[in-house]
Amino acid sequence: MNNRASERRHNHQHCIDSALESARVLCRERGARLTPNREQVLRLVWANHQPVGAYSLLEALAEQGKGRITPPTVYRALDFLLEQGLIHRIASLNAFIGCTDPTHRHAGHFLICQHCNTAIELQEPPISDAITQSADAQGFRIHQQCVEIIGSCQRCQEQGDE
Amino acid sequence: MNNRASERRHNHQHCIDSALESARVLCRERGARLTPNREQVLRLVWANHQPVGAYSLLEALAEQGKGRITPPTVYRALDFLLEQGLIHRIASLNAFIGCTDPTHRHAGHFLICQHCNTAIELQEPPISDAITQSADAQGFRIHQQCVEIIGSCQRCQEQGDE
DNA sequence: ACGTAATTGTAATATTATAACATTTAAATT
DNA sequence: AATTTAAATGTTATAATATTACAATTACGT
Repeated sequence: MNNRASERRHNHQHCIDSALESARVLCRERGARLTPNREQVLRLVWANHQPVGAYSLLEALAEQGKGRITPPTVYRALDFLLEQGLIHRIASLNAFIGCTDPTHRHAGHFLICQHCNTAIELQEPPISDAITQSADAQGFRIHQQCVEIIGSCQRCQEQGDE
Repeated sequence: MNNRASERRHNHQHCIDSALESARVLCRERGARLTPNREQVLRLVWANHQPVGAYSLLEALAEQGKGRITPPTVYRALDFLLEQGLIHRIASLNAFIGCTDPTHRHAGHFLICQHCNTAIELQEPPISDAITQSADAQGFRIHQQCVEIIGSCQRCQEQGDE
């Protein structure tokens, strides 16, 4: 799936605008500084619904005439955004994606299509509950969760891309 | 938790022996070649119940007088073991761990203690079911799962290491 | 024994991420 | 407004993880 196909199904500019507005409000409330760099990285992460790697972001920043960008610039912005819960890290892809609901901290659970790379964030109580119960049974205290389900999304299956 | 502590709670040599025996049987049945290199890497992965990185394995191999080992040697063995379902990859740690039940293919679900690094493989139908249902609801076909729950194991909590 | 495919060796390099220290900018205080 | 302080950014180098490409060797089926 390319970006245009994605555009046909939803107004993605709305996703971007609303994510940025949310971020501004949350950071203001928290006294966290959403600097231009950080906001720009967040905007780029939200450029589509596919996880994006740090070095892709670096290239994108460089193309936008930000001069000579180096890895720490990107990683620091990503670290901030992760801390604020504005993005999630997809460990299995070494990539990052915007969080669809940053107002409350939560585990990131994702369905990731291996064909179009689209990642859908799940907010499914049954999954969380099953994990919590299983951890509780072992006396295990959860600090963080990484749930990444890789496969074929419906659209790619229908298109025979799977 | 160090290895000796681990030893006090179970006979780990048994874990190793039984994992290797399983692997030999499975590979024989499948016509897959568990070569000395591959078997040695599997043995090293099973050295303890903590995920181990490729470069740690590389060092361990080198120490065992295997001469000059290079990354592809290790990664190829790991690829083979992954393909055969004899190990799992822990994406969030860039590390690998022995599979406790390689006889049938299954998703690797783990509780990983961030203090002692011990990873416990879960085989919990409720987790799998919740994920499957959630994926089904979206028409998503699952090919692979990465479920890594990071936190504090009971033992580390009791010891105040948490 | 021969031909083929699988495995391993070898060198180089790609990709992802962090460390360490200098400089600049913004915020808080006076 | 000037001063102090903390936060953020710039800069250089390097660490850690993983792959590519091609050559040599080994094992397998005929």
